[in-house]
Amino acid sequence: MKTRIAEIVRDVLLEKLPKDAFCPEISIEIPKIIDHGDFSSNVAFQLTKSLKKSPFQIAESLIDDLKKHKQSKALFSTISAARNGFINFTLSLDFLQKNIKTIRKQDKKYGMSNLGMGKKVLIEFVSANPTGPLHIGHGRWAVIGDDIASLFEYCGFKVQREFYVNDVGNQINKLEESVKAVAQNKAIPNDGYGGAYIKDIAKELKNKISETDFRNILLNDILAHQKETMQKLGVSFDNYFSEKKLHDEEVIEQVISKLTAEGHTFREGGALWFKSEALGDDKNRVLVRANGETTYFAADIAYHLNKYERGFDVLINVWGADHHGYVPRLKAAIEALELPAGRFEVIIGQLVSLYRGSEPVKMSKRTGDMVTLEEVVSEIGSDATRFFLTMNSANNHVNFDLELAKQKSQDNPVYYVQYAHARICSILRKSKIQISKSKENPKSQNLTSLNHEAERILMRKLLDVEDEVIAACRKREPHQIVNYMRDLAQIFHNFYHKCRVLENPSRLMLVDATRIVFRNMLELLKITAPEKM
RNA sequence: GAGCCCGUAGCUCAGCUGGAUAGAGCAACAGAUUUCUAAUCUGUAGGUCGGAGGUUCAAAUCCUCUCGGGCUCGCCA
Repeated sequence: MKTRIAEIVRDVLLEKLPKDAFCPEISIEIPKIIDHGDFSSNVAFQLTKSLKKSPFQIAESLIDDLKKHKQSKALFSTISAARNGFINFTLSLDFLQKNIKTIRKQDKKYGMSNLGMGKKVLIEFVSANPTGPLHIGHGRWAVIGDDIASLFEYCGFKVQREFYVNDVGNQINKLEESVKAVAQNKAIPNDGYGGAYIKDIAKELKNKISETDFRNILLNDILAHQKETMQKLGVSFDNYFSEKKLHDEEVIEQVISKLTAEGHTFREGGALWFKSEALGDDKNRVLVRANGETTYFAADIAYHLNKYERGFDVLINVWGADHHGYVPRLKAAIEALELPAGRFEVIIGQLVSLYRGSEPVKMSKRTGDMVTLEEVVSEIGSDATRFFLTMNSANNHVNFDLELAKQKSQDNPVYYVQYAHARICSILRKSKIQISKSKENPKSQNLTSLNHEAERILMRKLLDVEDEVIAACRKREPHQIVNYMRDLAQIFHNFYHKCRVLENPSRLMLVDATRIVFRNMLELLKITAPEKM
């Protein structure tokens, strides 16, 4: 909707402005105050300098042409210039009423757009080490990554969800040694893994430790548990990418020789270094250790080269804040390989602290004293976990209160939204009037009676979905969808108290449209939309 | 010491690419149901947007400095 209005404004400006004048980027906003209309534009401010007139004069001079624009009649009841220079647009009731029909006609597709035009997006997230169970932090990356992927899908992109499996390296050696030691009742080696889960695994795989491919059996077992946990959260991946494969296929060596050939490496202390400092990193980084082994970083360069080679238009990584220092070196590598750096971005998610009420829950993998993601999901359920892990900006450190998430009370925001949906379903069940499905001729639906203030506010909010999804996708911020639903729920509940729905066909259709929007957005976030509560 | 993130109501947090009078939930207080789910709604109270400068028509938002908190700084992954 915003882009549609922006286009109208731009059409008028292009016609009206002198040819040599600079046409500013047009932004359409939603005014905070209801008297200022449904949308507003600040173009008049942006033009004061080039036109040498006051914002109000400019705004006024544009009004008539805006009103005359082809599309204006269908959309707006009024367009006016505020005294300070804002141009305010008010949607016509007729347009909002027609949109109810559109919602019901588009049904599951309402809220989707074709912003991406089929461009390919790869989003890599979680990528936990296969050395133990997932924790709540992984849960956050899983949910955020999955939601961002869904946002892209809603906006018309082709999306692949990928999980990178770090199935080689010291940690894996230590893991194997630790499990074997426990299974044979020996002491765990220094720096080994001593968590309670190691015992469980040792018990489970005890009679397989002598097999030659025990390491694979072990890794597959742990990965299977991780997958199972994510499955419970509704998260699944299109692809699990093995680090080991990069080693086996010698792609790492190839990347290293490529970097060396371009003069991006040097030798020192027996190791081969990458000149990342020259490309924005604060240090140079080792690619091949003195003992001849390649580093994790070297493999990661090969992995990202591989991502580019698979032809994606957008490459997104979701990482925990504890890895943020790693970003510059990877960007340096991408630049050194002369890959289009603009396609690559990293979303850093701040960490999660678990609480029970006001008591912090300790999380230490090494001592085994930790609450796993598995435990959290089975304790409070997938819906609450997803909702709580989605509802905050990824930039914010999150305190996750297990007690609150578990409560079936009004303190718990999950129920507020789900309840609105259930309430609508209840009304529709109870209604004796069968409202038509989309098959019926939409012209026969007369919605002109929807003119109550509460009805208008609700219709207006329903119109915003597409803009909200686009904005959330552009900013990679799924929590905006949660905010939208909380607002919508509030608006709906308010409407419900003011307007009786049963026996009123127009309102039944409005409520049905509201149901569709709730369901679509809950579905986007993979939270269930209950019909009864 | 350096880098990244955060600091907004008593608590948890929103605040869109700078925009009009600073927003919600919870907690507190006062109310609402003979009618569609009270897991709901309405109202009241609560703020020097950590602090100080600067940029401009306009700053919670951008820049500099500063204070406080989290994370990171390996030839680990």
